[in-house]
Amino acid sequence: MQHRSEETRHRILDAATQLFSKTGYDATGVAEICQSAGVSKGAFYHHFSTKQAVFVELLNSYLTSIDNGFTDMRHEGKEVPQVILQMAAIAGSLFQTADIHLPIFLEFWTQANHDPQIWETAIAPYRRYQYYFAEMIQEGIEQGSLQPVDAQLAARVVVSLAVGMLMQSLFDPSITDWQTEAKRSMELLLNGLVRRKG
Amino acid sequence: MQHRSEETRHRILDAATQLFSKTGYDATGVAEICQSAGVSKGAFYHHFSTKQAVFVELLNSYLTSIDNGFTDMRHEGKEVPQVILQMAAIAGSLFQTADIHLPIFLEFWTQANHDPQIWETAIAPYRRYQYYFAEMIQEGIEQGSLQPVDAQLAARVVVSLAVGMLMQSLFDPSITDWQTEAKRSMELLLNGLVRRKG
DNA sequence: AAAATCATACCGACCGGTCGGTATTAATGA
DNA sequence: TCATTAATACCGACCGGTCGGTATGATTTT
Repeated sequence: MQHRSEETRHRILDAATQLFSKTGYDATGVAEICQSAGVSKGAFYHHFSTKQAVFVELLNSYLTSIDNGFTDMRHEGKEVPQVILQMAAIAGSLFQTADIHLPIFLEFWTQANHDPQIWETAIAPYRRYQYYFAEMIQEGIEQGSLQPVDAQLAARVVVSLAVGMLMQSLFDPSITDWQTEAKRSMELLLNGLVRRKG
Repeated sequence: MQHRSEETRHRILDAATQLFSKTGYDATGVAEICQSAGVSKGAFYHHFSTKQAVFVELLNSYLTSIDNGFTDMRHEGKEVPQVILQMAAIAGSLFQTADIHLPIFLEFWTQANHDPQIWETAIAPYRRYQYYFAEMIQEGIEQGSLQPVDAQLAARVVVSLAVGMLMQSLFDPSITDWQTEAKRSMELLLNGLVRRKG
């Protein structure tokens, strides 16, 4: 039956997520994954050709879930700063979505730095977002809602802030409401720190 | 002779830096390090008790080199925004310092997520910097050079931006002048993106 | 010579992946 | 409807090879 097969797949994927996040990709053995999933090694290699295949599948599923979060957003007729704020809130809410475990992103990036195939997969969406933000910021500049800054630079700053906050969420678990945190942080970036005269 | 011994140590440390950065900590074998360093395994284990000991020593040396970069800075009598800008420039210049290879920071953080001992070592300075920035920002607020924002939040944003830029330097090797990039990015954060009325 | 430094051979544990075989489910046909 | 066949899903012992670390002896320095 298909159901048993699919459940086995899920069990493997779930167990791999947990273990990769906690122990790391390299340090996690296939046998470990199988034991944690309550599945035999044969079943594992029936569903996945290699350990890396599991990793790549996890990576892709996370990336599409992020993409879905953004594409669901409606931003027609809004001012650019509002859109950016809303995107920050969405990104923040993605952080705390239960089925997303942040540490695994660290694994993704680390592995991307070692394996060219994973690099392409992991870095492509990052470029997309940066390009997307640059266009949006340029639009905001032309519409007069943003200062006439270097749009590329500003886009890099926005993405850097997002990535940095993701890392922060690993280092500092005390913050739990990431939706608010992301929004407030982005407000800070939009409004600036320096006090204006007058 | 001391000289031979010290040089062996250095060779091991250097080789380990290269390999950890390129191949990753787990994937790099001790034999590989020895071969790359032109040193035998016996020499390796004469100088270091374990592979992790090499890693920890590298981590500490990088952390102290960063600390030295900041403590060399003079900031008496300067306005807070200027100090922050200068610190950004210093951090940026650290990025491009030849003997610092960024990918190894990814290894540091990844390993920190797996090993409690490394976690303490790697995360402690991060807390220090955040605390330091919060104090500085609070001072700027009281002096009137900064807006009356949440100092803790602003400190997290500053650190997030720094960490995010470090990640960025891995993803996007096209930017080479990180000193300028860091300074311009921080200026953006200080001045804000939104256009002021009037 | 004594001590520090380095080289080589080696060990046991472990790991990713394979393989022959078994159980379970789906398809077929009368 | 129900046996029979085919296909899929699964099991777990096993293998070649690698890895971190050790034991022991040689060489160099003081």
